[in-house]
Amino acid sequence: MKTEANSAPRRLKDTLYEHFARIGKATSSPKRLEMLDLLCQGEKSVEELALHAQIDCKNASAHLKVLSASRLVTARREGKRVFYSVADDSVCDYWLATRTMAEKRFAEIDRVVKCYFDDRETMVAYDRDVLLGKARRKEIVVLDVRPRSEYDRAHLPHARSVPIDELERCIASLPRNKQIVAYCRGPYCVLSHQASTMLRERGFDVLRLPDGVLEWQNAGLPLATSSSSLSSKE
Amino acid sequence: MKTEANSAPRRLKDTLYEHFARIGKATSSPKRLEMLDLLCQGEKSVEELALHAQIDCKNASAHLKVLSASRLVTARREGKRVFYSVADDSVCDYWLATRTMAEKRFAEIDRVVKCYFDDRETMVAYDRDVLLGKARRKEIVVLDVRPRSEYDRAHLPHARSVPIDELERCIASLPRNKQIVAYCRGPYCVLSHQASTMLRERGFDVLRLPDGVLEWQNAGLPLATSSSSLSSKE
DNA sequence: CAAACATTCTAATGAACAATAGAATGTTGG
DNA sequence: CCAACATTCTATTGTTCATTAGAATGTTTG
Repeated sequence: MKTEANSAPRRLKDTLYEHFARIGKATSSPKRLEMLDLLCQGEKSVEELALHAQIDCKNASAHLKVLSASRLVTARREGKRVFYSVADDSVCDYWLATRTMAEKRFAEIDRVVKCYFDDRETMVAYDRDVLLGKARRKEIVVLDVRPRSEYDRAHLPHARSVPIDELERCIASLPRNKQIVAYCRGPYCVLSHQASTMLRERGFDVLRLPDGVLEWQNAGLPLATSSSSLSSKE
Repeated sequence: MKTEANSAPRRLKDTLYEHFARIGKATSSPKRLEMLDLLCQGEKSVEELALHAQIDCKNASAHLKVLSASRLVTARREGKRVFYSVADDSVCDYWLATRTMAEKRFAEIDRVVKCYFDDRETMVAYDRDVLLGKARRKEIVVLDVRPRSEYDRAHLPHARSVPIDELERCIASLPRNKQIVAYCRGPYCVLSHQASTMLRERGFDVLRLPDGVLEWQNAGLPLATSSSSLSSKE
């Protein structure tokens, strides 16, 4: 049933590829990937993850156990809840690499995304460093519409945190004489799209940035955290 | 049975993560990874792949069909045989990224490899660019002990092709007054280790380089192909 | 066109896995 | 210590997947 030719190099290879395959097994379920993607934005409880992925807690817990067994995530208990987070930055790099390759290899991903969002004309058209300059000179307002905890962990330089469900309330405080650029978790996240649509209806000059912090960082640009509003790098 | 909350964003996410999970599914089998790894060195027939992975052709063919359905590899027919190759360089990048993360996250990979090879004192200790300099000035002889076809596709600059099964025959042509550096497919390939052991027994001054062409290229260093013995870059 | 060969397709079996529900664990607050 | 809660563990069921063997396809050679 197993390999009969049990030479030493064969045993070595079998062991090694068995280990590598664990990564594949862990990332072979859509729901697990959805949770991993979310975890790349920051620590989350089982409950939050289950809610986002639209599965029940039991099921989410089981999936998280698989991710955890593959060393992709780690758990930390805080009172009643357990918080999961990515085991290390190399996991985010890996996830981004996977996504990038998948986008390149599967034309249908691009197609389905383009078809869903369909807002090429209201997307940021200039380069990331141009955007960074505009933001630094306060010519535009960069809006992070993710939950505050994700903003706190890492956000684009000079970005202001306005979680999507506070947007309605904060709308009066947004400038009407400046361009607004909204971003969220990345090219597949719907939050910035929702924000952009809503603000446009109210007459704001608003563009959507398809980047998230992962994409931004991957482009070699600096991030900021809540403690220091601007990263020391760059 | 499927997701009841069939909102549009949910459908989008389901579609996207379903696609990403295809990559995971394809890379969840050790044998498939072994073949993919080999394909990163160059085009191979089903037969060759089956031989290397020590499975029968039927099984190999089935696995290759899975890799092919996930767009990781492509097939080309030439006469009786079908040759598979990686679909594009991003697949090699992806594979290297996966391997790198797995090495970082699984201490046991390192352990099992160290235990198997156990030749730290006879491994190249200087940097890659130092090696490149020594090779260029002909102070050392760099030996590519992989099959000739893999050498032809890409090899380290100034490397000489001496496939492992021709080594015995070529041994007289190797210099005894220079250091020899042998490399093969990468840190887990046994070929360079075999070559190094064999040459040391014959009294040669030989070191093993754990790099393969993937690792070398990933370090930002140039490669050569058979047509031009030295890459145009750098 | 027939024989030889490499590969793929089809079907069947057994193992691994996702989803689900119920029981158990561990933590907080009274 | 008990009640409420989040999470995990256990057991069950249906599905998917790897492997195997036999039939079929496609290609070359005589």
